[in-house]
Amino acid sequence: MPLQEKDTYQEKDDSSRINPFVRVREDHANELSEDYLELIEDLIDRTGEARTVDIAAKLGVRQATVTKAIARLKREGLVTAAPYRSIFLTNEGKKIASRAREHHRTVLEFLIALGVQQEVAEIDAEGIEHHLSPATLAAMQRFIQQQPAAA
Amino acid sequence: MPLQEKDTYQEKDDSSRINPFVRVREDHANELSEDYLELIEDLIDRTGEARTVDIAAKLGVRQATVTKAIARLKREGLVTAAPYRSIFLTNEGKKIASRAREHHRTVLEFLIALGVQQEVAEIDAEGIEHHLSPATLAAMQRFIQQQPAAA
DNA sequence: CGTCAAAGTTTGCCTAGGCTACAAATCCTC
DNA sequence: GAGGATTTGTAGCCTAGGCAAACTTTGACG
Repeated sequence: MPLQEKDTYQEKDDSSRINPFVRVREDHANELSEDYLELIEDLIDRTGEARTVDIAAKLGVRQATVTKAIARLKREGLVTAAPYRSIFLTNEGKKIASRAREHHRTVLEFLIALGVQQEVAEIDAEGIEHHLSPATLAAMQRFIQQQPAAA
Repeated sequence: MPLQEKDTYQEKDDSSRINPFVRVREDHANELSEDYLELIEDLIDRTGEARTVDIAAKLGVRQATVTKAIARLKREGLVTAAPYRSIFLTNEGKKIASRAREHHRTVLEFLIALGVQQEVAEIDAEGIEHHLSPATLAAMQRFIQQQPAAA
């Protein structure tokens, strides 16, 4: 299978569809954005607004880092924010945030159904939620459904 | 202890307990190393040696990128390599590689047992294998065991 | 041997995402 | 409404991990 044909045995063009490592790198590019958007939505829902200071505390980074990230999200059209004011999601941003949140919830419920402790599940869910194909998420949902409400 | 009574650093439960986002960032730092080591071990097992060109093809990056990464792994004491020669794992490197490989196998088997198609499972496994706590891996193994070993 | 393609390395550039230090704006409280 | 604390933003630095281009080494083979 591998390493028989000399040269590149993985084609460059569509390797993004085929090569798992390339896929992981692509996922990483979106991961941070999704985390920010999900968190912003969450803060707005729970406290009425999303502020730099709270985002920084939740993510465990400095405020300067958040400011920079928000600038990028603005550039990408995912949030709006006026200087010294709080942050809002655009429609596009809301779409991504909601999807991310749903994935997060699915993964968390799944891990708990699997028998993982709540605290651990929270942590692991954060790590893996950005790396799951629709097929795997569907399988997780099937599993949750089958489970008889905890035990 | 550079981070202390600085500004609002963390909110509720942690002081030193793990923030999921911080944890994910830490995982990312090791992720690449683990991928390299696992792959190097695999190449040695299957072809007798690990060469830059093959690593690059597998990872979907340029050889220059691999050379740079190998330099880092050398610095960290995880591989040995002489210029223009192939790459070997140190004992420390072997330990990490084997662990990574085992995690990979567990995740892959688990996803397949869950009902995810082989091809998709391969891709997703690569994405999530670096983000799983021992507890979750154990839960996955339990699940695999319980399965009627299909076929 | 000599040559030359393949493999490996070096160099220099780019972007992302951290950080600190400092400056500026906001807002609270009196 | 002024002053000081808090919050936000700016500037500059750092590291990692990509890339392309140019150079060097290796080794296959006529």
